[in-house]
Amino acid sequence: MRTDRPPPPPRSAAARWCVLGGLPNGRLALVELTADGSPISTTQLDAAQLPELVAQQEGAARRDGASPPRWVWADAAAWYPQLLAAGIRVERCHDLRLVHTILRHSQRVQDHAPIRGADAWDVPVLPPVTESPSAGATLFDVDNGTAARGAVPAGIDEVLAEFTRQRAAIESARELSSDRARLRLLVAAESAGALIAAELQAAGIPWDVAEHDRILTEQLGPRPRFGQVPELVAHKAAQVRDALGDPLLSIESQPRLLRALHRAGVDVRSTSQWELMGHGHPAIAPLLQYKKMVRLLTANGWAWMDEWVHEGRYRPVYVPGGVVTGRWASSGGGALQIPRQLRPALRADPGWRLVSADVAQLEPRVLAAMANDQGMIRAGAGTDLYAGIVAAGVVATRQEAKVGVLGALYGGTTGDSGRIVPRLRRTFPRAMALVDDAARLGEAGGTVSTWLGRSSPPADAAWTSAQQAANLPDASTAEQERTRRSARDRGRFTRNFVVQGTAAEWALSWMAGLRLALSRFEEVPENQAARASGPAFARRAHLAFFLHDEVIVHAPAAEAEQAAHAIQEAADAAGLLLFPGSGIDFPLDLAITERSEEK
DNA sequence: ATACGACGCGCG
DNA sequence: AAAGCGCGCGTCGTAT
Repeated sequence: MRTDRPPPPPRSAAARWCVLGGLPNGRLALVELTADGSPISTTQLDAAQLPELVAQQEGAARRDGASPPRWVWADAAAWYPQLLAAGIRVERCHDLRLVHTILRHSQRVQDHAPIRGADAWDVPVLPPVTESPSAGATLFDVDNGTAARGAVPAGIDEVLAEFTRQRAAIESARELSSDRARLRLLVAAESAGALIAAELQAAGIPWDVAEHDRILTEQLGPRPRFGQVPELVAHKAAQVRDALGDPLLSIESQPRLLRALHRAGVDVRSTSQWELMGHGHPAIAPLLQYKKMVRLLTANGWAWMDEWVHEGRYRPVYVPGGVVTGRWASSGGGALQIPRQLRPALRADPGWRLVSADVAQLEPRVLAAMANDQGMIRAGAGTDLYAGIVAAGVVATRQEAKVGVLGALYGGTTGDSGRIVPRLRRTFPRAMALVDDAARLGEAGGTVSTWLGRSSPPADAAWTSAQQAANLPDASTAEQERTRRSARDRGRFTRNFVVQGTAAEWALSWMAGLRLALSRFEEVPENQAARASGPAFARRAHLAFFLHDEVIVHAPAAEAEQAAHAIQEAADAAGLLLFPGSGIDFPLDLAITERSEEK
């Protein structure tokens, strides 16, 4: 006979890992392990009992002043949303899917064979969560040991086996030069990111549809009936057609627009705005305005609002580890591409505030710390690293400093950037050597790694054989030129990989620390909660938005100052955690507002 | 009908 | 001014 009572509380307080997986009979298994991986106990439970069991484990540890266990599961994106929907948060986890991807390639791992052999865990792209978590839905549809998402194995035996492989792979990293400690940090940070991504989606971004509609109406005209073009857009299109003398022109079609421009005597190679900008023809100004309007309408217009904003929350799907460098991607709704002109639609709930923070020049600061380039670290001592470079006498203006640094990070060789980069190479030799070495390795087909040990994907077989073929005496000049260009492309990728990837690691560490700090904030009474329909954790200050080097915390007004303080403290802590003793600063631009500001 | 690459443009 | 890196998404045009 089945019972809905939860299983008895776990006996041992010594459990460090709580491994979750499915059983062939459709129930769930919880296996507790000690720190060294020895099993303590196995509990069988029904899916419906899981939230309470997790809550018990988290709560018991907290009452004892101990760290809660680390939950080990195949894929946080498959397990965690349902827990959040039931009002349960966990403090820490180990996400086998994300960690597998890291360990599979990491050059810090000495023996890759076991991990690479477990190719059922190779899931290149995360399928988006299709349904928002809702309490009524079936919690876990565990069938044949595979979770509903079906992406990675979720049966308890497979989960335990992969966890064992992963711990062995991490242990195989060299202890010297702190490879192992950094890899552990990366694994923890990546897993924390998986929790944060699920929480961000559950909490949503507080979104003011009235303000959004006001912006759209101001720019495009009032919302038209379905299938109609907004008034100001139609008017602008008419101006363009008029100026080009082509009353039936389909402006959306690039080939036709290009031909119309040529007929009107505008000599452009493409219809992109930077190329149009230089021309004085009377069609150009309205065309550029038209493009802006159509972009706003199609990307973030009323249809977007209807689809993505509900009950005052925009809930995008974040994809942790979605970019090879370790950056997050997003899927659906374009969370990482919200145009700045719509920023005022981000608005705190009544009595709450948005606490926004972005890091000033994150990537160059990360580079300075990685390379231990004292000159560059000194240039970053103030709040503006570019101003510091000007003060060091390298260049005359902030703009030149910025163009030069971006050229160094991206591999710019032409124009202003190509002119300035050599000067940076003289002034900041260690920083430049780090990115130049990464580029040289990549050009030669090699692999590079971030500070914590995420490695770039290896050159594929076709690339390598093309490079080799171009070195043979019978290779044509065209072929040699093509492969040289391809080698330089790869060099620019690996050059940027080490910096972009390490910046992503810093940002994950920042958010992970901030998340823990915020979880200790006071809860407000339910009647002052941000949203009755929101998750329970949204009753206190919580993360609401993340964009590479920027976070927004949604906080009760009385706690906003404290939240701002926590954000800066977490940034300082992340700097010390990744780069102890380097002296690098990570200053933030902080603002407490009711409404996010257009910049 | 559907798939896919190119293009253009939004974000860092 | 863009360039030089990493993305997602809407549209068009062509291939299937």
